Amino acid sequence: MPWKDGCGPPWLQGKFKGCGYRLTVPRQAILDVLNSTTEHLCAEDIYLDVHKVHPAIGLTTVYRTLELLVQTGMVFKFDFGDGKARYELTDSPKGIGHHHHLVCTDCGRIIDYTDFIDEEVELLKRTERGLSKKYNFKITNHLIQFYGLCKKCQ
Amino acid sequence: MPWKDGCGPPWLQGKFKGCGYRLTVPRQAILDVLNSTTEHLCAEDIYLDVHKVHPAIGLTTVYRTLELLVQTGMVFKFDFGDGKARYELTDSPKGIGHHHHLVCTDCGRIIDYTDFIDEEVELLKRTERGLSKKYNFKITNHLIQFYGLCKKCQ
DNA sequence: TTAATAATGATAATCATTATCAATAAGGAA
DNA sequence: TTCCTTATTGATAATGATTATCATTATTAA
Repeated sequence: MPWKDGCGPPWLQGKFKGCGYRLTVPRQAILDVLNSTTEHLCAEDIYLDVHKVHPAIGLTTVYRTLELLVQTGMVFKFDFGDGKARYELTDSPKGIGHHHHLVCTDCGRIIDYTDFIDEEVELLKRTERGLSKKYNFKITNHLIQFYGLCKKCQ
Repeated sequence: MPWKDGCGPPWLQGKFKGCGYRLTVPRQAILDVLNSTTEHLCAEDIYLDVHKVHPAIGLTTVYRTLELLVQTGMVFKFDFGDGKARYELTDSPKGIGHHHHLVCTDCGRIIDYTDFIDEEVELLKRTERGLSKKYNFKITNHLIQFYGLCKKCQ
């Protein structure tokens, strides 16, 4: 884990404070949950996890915090088509945890993959540069997802 | 438009019938709406459009038909983060209408772009081939989306 | 025509997410 | 510290997109 449980990463204090936000216990707890899993958790999953340690923290706060984390770019919100959003810590495209998803359109299984990241980064660099210029659009993030049938569902 | 209004494309009859489905008036009407716009319509948008010509067609049928079209691969369901799904006719990766989206995380504006499709197709081909083999996953579709700030929101 | 099945539409139900609002906690200034 | 301002929180209710139900209608094949 890149930082100690319950503390958050060193840059976090700064990131929060720099924006006028406070790094509170609920927010730390939620970040800890996100940081200690490789699953694709929805808001309620996170709420339940947090609830084990901090029963006083409510679902509303989880939603609010997740929105904040998404806004500040610390968390990415995914839609896998099952009606509930999933949240994961953001990793920069060359970061160690950067990955994409294979989504089975039959059973909904999600497979993470980290292959082809280099080639992808190449394309993205070129694409982002071009699109930024052409459409005057400042790109901060991207989503790549493949859909199909997993082993079991073929 | 690739086919006459109210008729559907030639392959459609076959596609529907081959699966045991019927190409009914409501389904034709919904396909016509999707085929005659470049906007990113949600279910209710489509319902309202269809309703102008066929007031008897209900919202339920629109949802049901869209789900069917998504299942058969004729339509792609997008999530732009505003809480409602958007639907577009599918185009093959080299098809004339194939495009991706720039999503403004501030105002929600969507910009379609068709640039870099060739390079993208290259990467996708390689990626799909590799992933299919490695994870035994049969890829049928993909999603690429860029997030950032549009001209106005920067 | 008839029997079997697919499709439809009105309605009600579901369920993830948001809005409200009063209560609490945290930070800065004096 | 103590006061003041502002941010944060949690319970509750509200929202709103999507789905389930179910009786009715349309379509197909024999």
